[in-house]
Amino acid sequence: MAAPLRPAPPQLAPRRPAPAAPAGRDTSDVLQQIMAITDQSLDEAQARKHALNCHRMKSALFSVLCEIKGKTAISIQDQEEDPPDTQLLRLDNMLLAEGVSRPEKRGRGGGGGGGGGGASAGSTATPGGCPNDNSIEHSDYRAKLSHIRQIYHSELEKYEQACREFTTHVTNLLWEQSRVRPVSSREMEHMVGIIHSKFSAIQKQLKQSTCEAVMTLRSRLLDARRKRQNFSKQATEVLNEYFYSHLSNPYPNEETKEELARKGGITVSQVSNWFGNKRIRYKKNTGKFQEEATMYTGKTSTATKARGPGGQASCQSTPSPGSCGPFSLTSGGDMVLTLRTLAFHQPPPGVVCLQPRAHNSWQRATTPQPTLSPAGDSGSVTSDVSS
DNA sequence: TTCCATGATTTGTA
DNA sequence: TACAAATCATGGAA
Repeated sequence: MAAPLRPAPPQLAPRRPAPAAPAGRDTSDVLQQIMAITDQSLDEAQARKHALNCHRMKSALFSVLCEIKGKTAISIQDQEEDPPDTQLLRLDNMLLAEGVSRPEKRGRGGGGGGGGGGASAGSTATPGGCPNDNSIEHSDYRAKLSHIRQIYHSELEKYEQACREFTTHVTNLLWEQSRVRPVSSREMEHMVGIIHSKFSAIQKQLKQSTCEAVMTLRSRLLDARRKRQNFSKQATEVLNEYFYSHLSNPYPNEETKEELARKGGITVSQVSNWFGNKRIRYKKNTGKFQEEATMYTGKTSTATKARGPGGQASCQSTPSPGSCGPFSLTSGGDMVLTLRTLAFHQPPPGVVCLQPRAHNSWQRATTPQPTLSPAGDSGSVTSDVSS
C-alpha cells in the first residue's frame, strides 16, 4: 500500500523524439529510467520530470496506473468495514451519564460562584447516590468533576483541531500529487479515514482516562460519604435544646435549621437528618430519652431565667409561629418548662410522659400550625402533659 | 470483638 | 418535597 505515496514518477529521456522507435523498446526505456531515478540529483530529476510530462507515452501510462489504482481503491474500501466500537460506545454513554460529555449545568443556588461548587440549601440526593448539595464533599466533588470536564473538553477540542488540520494537510498533498500520479477520490477518502481512525484512537484513550478519573473521584466521594463522624458536643447540645424545648412540634423550619446548623457547625441537611432520626428514635423509645429531656429542658429553663424576660437562646431566630418553644416566650416559657418538668415526674400509669402528640405521632408539620401562637404553645405543651 | 449509639441513606407516602 | 420508617455503616466504649 505504500506505492500511492511514493514520490512523483520520474522522467524519461526525451532527448530523442523517437517517433520511429518500436513501442516495446520505448517502454523498456522508460522503465530503465524509472529504475535509475534514485541515482539522479534533484535538479536532474526535476528536469526529467518535466520531460516526462511532455512524453507522448505519459497519458497512456497514466491511464493504466489510474485503472490499477481504481482496483486497489476498491480492495481498500472492502477492508474498511469496521464493526462498531462497543467500548467506545460504552465510554460515550458513561461520560454522558456522568455529565462530562454534556455542557456543564449551572448550580441552582446562586450562579455557581464557588468554582463550580454552587452548593445550594436544598436537600436532594442524586439518583446515583450522591450526597446532598449541602455536603462539603459534594461541592468538592462537583468542583473536581467540573475540572475534569474542562480538561476533557479542552483536550477533545485540541485533538479535533489537530485532526482537521492534519486531514487538510494530507488532502492538499494528495491533490498536489494527483497532478503527477493517479490519486483517486477513494484513495483520498481512505487516507482521511486512516487519519480519523488514528485520532479517534487517541480520543478513545482520552475518554478512557476521563472515565477512570471520574470513577476514582466518585469512589473517593462514596468512601468519604460513608465515614460517619459524631457531631461535636456543641452541635448535639444545640440540637437537643431545640428539640426538647419544641417537643410539641419538633419541626424546625428552614430558617431555624440554618440557624441551628450555623450554631452547631454542621450543615442544614445534617440538621434535617438529625431531627428525622431524633423524632423517630424519641417516639420509639420515649422512656429512654426522659433523662435527656429533663436535662435539656432544665438547661433551657435556667437559660431562659438567666436571660430574663425577652431573653432568647437557640430559638431566637425562630420565626415559626408553630414552633415557639420557651425561647420565644417571656414569662409563659418558664411555665411551659415547669409543666414539662412536672410531667416527667408524673407519668400516668402505663403512659410515658411527653409522648408525641396524640400518642401516635407528631402531626405532619411541614408547615407550622397556624393555631399555635406563643400562648398556644403553652397550650400545646399542656396538652402534651395532659396526654 | 461485641454491642450500642448515632449519622447517613434509601424507600415509600401524603 | 418533607417526612416517617427501615436500614446501613461507622465510632467508641466495655
